[in-house]
Amino acid sequence: MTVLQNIKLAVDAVVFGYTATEGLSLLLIKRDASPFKGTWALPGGLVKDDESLENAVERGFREETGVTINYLEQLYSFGQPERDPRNRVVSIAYYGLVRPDGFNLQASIDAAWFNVKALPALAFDHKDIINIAIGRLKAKITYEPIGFELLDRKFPFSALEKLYQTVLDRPIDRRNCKKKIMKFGFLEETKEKQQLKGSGRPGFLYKFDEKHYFLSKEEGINFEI
Amino acid sequence: MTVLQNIKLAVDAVVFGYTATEGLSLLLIKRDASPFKGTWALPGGLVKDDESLENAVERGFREETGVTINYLEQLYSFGQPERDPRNRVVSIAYYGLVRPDGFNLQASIDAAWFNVKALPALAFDHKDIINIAIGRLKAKITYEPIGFELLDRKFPFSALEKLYQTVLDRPIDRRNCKKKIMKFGFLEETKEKQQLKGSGRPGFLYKFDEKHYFLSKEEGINFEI
DNA sequence: CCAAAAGTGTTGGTAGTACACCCATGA
DNA sequence: TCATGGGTGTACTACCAACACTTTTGG
Repeated sequence: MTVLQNIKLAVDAVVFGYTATEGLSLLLIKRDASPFKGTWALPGGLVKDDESLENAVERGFREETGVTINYLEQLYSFGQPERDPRNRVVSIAYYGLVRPDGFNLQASIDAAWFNVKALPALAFDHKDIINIAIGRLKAKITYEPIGFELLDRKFPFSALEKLYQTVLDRPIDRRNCKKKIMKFGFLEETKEKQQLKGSGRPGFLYKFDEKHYFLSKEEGINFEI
Repeated sequence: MTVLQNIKLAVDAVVFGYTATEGLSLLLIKRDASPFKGTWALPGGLVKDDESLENAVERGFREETGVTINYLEQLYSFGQPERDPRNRVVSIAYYGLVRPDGFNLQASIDAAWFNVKALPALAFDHKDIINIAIGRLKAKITYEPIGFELLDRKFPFSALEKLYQTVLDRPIDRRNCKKKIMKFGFLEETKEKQQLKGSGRPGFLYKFDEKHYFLSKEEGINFEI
């Protein structure tokens, strides 16, 4: 029962970054080949015969952008027959998070960060993929502490608040937010204070205590904001 | 930039059924070819060049089991290079639900329903796929009313209670459950009464009002039990 | 001393949970 | 009349949402 099959398998990476000044952003590349030559697109590429899907995503992303992904998770697979105008290409999309230091791009690479509210025209069905990724990020950040993967290892509490407000796109009460998050116990206050940039009282820096988190995770936490 | 790629693309279907007597069950087929000849496995098959992924699942499932799927949703994609001992096969897994009438199988087909708590040995990584599917079903049934897709179109309320208890694997308070579900308003009480099978007071039959549901869905419902 | 951001507690409302008795039917 | 399953209301609790003033720093 040999079946002839002529389908190519690709991966795409929807990678989010966040800084207080830039907001929630996506890293895109400019296509240098047709179709959609010159159009912005998600980084990715074909899967090699002997590499895992995760490896394919990480490799493709690194090759095309020079940036290393910090958190990676499978998003969804896209397989409509017409999604690539030339061949049948099924793409397994992943979404990833990088810390703010990933925002510095090598000048030689044709990649750029775009705020999620100001995305350019996109190749293929990449706009759909991105919309699904944004929805997933919004949903996931409310029940698992993945937000920390978008911040520096140490951060003032206000950065976390702003991140949540940006991702969820609504205001959040500062006091309730802190109460709720501190109750889980996996956020540790360091003795260091924030470096001032402008006026205002400097806050303490916090860090995410991964070990503590994995312990409390077993019992199933409710992280809703 | 022609890249030689030798990866086959398959789909697998984790299809759940439920009856009060059989409990939550999965439809499996017995493999008639090597590898794993004679072992139970998930229905599925290779994707054809010009069909969508969903079509491939539905077609493969129908061919192998004779049963029509009632609700279908993509689950996850499995791509470890060693998951098939012969070739590289990436499989996009779906999970589906069928109503109780799907439990009647044609005698000529080598398929059978197995209670999820008493599964046989399985081919490939299908056990992993099933575990993920069960987790997804448990999670999803608490925030979207997919449970109705596992029951007859009209059912006594107790059937819904029992379904939730079976899927979630814990006892549920009858009164609170009814209060909560009725509050959403998309469950309609018919004037008919349950046909008795044994003693006890017969209950009214209910049906799921899809239109009403899609209206209330917009505002985002919380369906937690 | 003024502007900017950080830190912190209390109260009221609501939604969820726990809980037990009566009713309709078949045998 | 007994056994089986169906139907229903109340009271308590715990969590969430709303809300404002004081403190620290830089200019």
